[in-house]
Amino acid sequence: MPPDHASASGFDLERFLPYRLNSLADRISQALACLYETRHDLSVAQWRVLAWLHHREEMTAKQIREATRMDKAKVSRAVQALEDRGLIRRRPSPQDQRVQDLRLTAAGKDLLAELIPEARAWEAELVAPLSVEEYRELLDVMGKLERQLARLE
Amino acid sequence: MPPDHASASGFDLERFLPYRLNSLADRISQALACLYETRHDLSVAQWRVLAWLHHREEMTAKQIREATRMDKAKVSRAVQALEDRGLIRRRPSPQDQRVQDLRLTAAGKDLLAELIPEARAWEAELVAPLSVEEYRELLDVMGKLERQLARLE
DNA sequence: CCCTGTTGGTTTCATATGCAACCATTTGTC
DNA sequence: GACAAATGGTTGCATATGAAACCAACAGGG
Repeated sequence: MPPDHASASGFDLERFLPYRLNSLADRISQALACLYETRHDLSVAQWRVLAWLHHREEMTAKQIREATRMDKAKVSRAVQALEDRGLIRRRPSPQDQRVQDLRLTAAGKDLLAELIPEARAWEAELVAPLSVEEYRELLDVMGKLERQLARLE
Repeated sequence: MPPDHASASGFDLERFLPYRLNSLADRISQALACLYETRHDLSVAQWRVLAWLHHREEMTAKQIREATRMDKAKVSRAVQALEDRGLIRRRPSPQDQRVQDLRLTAAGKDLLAELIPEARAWEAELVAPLSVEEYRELLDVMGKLERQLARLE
């Protein structure tokens, strides 16, 4: 009897891609969170905002929301916290009084100058067992899944 | 000037594996959650418990916790909810009055008989753009990352 | 047997989360 | 221009979460 994909028999979560991928991503994310949570008191959301501002120099909350696919409120709260700590500066855009332009402060840049090399080093350790070829392939396949996901939505 | 992995220059979240992987897994997980959340009113945690019980027939809460790496409390609450809905049955183990043996009820089996083919079909659509080779490779690489993660912890 | 330490599971509590209502501003339309 | 619809961002609220406190039940010396 050939394997029957339409039946419920012999279903194994461990071989179910969504589950495997989610478990793995959760574990990685959580392990990495130690870097910025315990050592620099940053939430994941805050780290993402900082990293994007590092990359793009000046962004609005909306752009960050789109880039990270995080909830509106989550971004808002992360931004608030970062401003309170003096890591970013926000100022109403001259063109549109609703939007706020966000930028790193000097303190924010300093923090990232510490954080980014740490993050990179950690990633390097994580992917150490992969060959360059495998690593490239992984990113490639992930891209395909992302595109397919967009089509399914 | 060669790329400098120890510096903070030119850091791009989009190329940072932990972030990419987490984004992707979140999106997949959330999309899939529609299947069992909106259509069958099951949380992700509940679905995982059911799926494991389908696979292993009889398990204790602790075994589920180990298998899924979910929080103690989360498992406890999922089990409670599933029992309330009559999808699983729990009964104190004869050997040890502390542990409870969990099993699917007939209703639980029926639900899975619906749910699993749906989940499989959805996964199949998701991975449709991947070749068999790529799919195998992906699982393989994920396994390597999991093992490396275990070493780093 | 106690008495201590462990272990499986539940509950409590403080926090994080997402949705929806909201406010202020801008845009479009007549 | 004025009024309706839309848009960026914040806040309130109800729920989900994880850590730690907790409660039985077991284990194992003495």
